[in-house]
Amino acid sequence: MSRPRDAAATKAALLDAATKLFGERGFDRTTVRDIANLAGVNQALLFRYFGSKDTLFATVLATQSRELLEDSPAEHLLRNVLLRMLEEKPRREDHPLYAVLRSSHHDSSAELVRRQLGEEYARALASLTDSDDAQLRADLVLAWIVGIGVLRTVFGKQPLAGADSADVAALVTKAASVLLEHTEAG
Amino acid sequence: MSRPRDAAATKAALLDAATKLFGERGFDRTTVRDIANLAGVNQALLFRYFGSKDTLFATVLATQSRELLEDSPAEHLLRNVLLRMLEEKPRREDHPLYAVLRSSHHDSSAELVRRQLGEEYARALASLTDSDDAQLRADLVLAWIVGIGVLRTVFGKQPLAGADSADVAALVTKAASVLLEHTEAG
DNA sequence: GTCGGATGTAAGCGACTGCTTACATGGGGG
DNA sequence: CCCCCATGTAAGCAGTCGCTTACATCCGAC
Repeated sequence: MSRPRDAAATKAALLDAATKLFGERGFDRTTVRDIANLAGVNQALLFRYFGSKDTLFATVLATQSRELLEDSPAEHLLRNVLLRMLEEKPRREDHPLYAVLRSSHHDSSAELVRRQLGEEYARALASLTDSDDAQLRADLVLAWIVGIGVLRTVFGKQPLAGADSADVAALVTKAASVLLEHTEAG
Repeated sequence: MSRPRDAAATKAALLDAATKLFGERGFDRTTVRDIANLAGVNQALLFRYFGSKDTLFATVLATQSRELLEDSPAEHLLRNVLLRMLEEKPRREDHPLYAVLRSSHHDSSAELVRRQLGEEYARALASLTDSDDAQLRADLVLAWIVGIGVLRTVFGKQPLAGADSADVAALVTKAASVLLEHTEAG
């Protein structure tokens, strides 16, 4: 009755379950038993295939950030990231920032992955302006995106959490354009 | 040799220690034994004076948010909050948002305190504009402040984390003024 | 002085955590 | 066919968690 033995499928099921739970609850409040139960496998397999909970978390972040960044050219990144943050029913497990935001996870390689993610976002955003403090301006825009995600999901702050995506995107892009505009008119 | 018995002082020492550790590590990664050790008292006293770790956390948040808001009139709130976020050596324990950001703490009364804190910030910010979507605009400004705090402390994102306070404040207030300006010129 | 409640302490309980180990089982290659 | 290793499972270990309990000790009221 049970599905045939398939290591790759089991590993994928564990990764999917971990992605969902880390995004919803953060690292600390997600247990390896929860992940294994959601994946429908024995929790010992988690350690066979990923080695440790830390490694699994790092793998989740790496996988998500790769998926998000691989098809977002710089000029569309702000829009893409913002829109995904603003989806009506935000699927928390789909956005790597959610797992990061819910996990104050200092040690282990997760810290490196987390920073790298921020670096990639910011580098892409910085290319949108030619100001000499482009990096700082990009960081501020990134900070805004992150903050909006926090208020919408962690805080559930109204009216922002329930606001229309287009309205929010319009306000943000309008204000952010002050930071990202080119210093000399084209 | 030990200080005289003083329940009020003991309680205050526990609250101070909890404020510091919750702000640095978040709720989950702070243990009651850590708090008691830092306060220099037996950990059983934490439960005598605060009942539970949850209650202590809620008390920390309530105390901090009261202190922050009580002497910040609306027109100075953005500046005050932003400047405190941008202090050179950010004393994480001093800003209630740090404890909140590091604690994905869903249940218990902490959720209520967290929302109330957001409500107070946003209400004050909303009074700065007369636009009909003032609340939404205020939420976006609040989101920005939160996001800057996250990038500076949780991520440690450079160059934002090491940027000059005045530079950051100038950029943010300039861009935020687009959102908070009055709809008809004075 | 002494008595009693307020204050502080040591020890441990039961639950849960990440992780390991010893063992069952199934399916493809000889 | 059968054997063997990849795959899956059950049980449990050692440590930590929040919290409780039983017991010392101090100090002010009388």
